[in-house]
Amino acid sequence: MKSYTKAIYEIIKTGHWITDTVGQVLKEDNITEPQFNVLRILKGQKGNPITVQDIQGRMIQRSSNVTRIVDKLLDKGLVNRQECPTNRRKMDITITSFGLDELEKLNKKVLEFHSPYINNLTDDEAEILEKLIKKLKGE
Amino acid sequence: MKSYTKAIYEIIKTGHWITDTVGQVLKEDNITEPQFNVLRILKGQKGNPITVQDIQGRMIQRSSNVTRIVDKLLDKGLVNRQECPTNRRKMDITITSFGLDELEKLNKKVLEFHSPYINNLTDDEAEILEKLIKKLKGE
DNA sequence: GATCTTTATTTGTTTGAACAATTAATGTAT
DNA sequence: ATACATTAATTGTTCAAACAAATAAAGATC
Repeated sequence: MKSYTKAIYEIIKTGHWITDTVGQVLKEDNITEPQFNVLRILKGQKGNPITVQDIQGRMIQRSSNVTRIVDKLLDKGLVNRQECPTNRRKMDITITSFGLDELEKLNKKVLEFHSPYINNLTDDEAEILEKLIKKLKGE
Repeated sequence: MKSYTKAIYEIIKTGHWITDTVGQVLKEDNITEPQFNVLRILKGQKGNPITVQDIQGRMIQRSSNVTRIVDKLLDKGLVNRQECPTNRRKMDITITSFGLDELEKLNKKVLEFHSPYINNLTDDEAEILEKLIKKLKGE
């Protein structure tokens, strides 16, 4: 029970620390963490459009304002938004080539942040870590 | 590298999930997560007053607005705030007995949230988990 | 002891998050 | 086909977070 609490605390604290720090890095380029995540989701689509709803479902943080996040990305020319041809309620979002370039740059910076830590754990240890967290959640 | 990324992702996602869910539970009693954490810090003082600055230092999330959080807790009668006798710049914050009662209730609710998960890991596993995260951070 | 710096907290302001309500298109049932 | 319900996205509003600036006390220096 005590060890459970300590583990939980460590997870929360570390999670916050990573997102906060990465957030700082991204802010230098005037990008928020949610915006960054949307860009990554869009890149993962490999050109296929994705709706606002589906973006929502894939976000780590269940931030409800995907529309406004996309608004911001549109302002910066990082994404396109157009009506879905088969269902006029939906919006098809895609990343622009400029968006891909920017994401590339951002990814490099984020990777730089991670680089001092990447080898702190062996692959085996990292896998055990992942599995233990999943087990904790009952997955 | 791939396993590192997966581990990191799991940490972030799980951390968010816990704080979000606990946040929901607390909201039923009109308490935010930062307010709850301040209450816990105050309880941990066992009656000794603590300054705004020291509260700040012990918070998981480095929310800068401790003053305003304490304002809210004051409104609810959960804490006291008075000038530090030895240094008039500082403010001594203490938890009221009503605050302790409320915290007790909240802790029970939070514990209820955790109870399904507490035994998913053995003590040994939880300790390994904690150690691996610390090792990941280079601690 | 007057001035300058540092420390501790508070306050102002801007931005994002949360939640509810709205709009508009689609699906369904009679 | 019309009426009603559901789905998808947007918009409005409120509240908290972030950051900077301000206030005010204490400490340091000369």
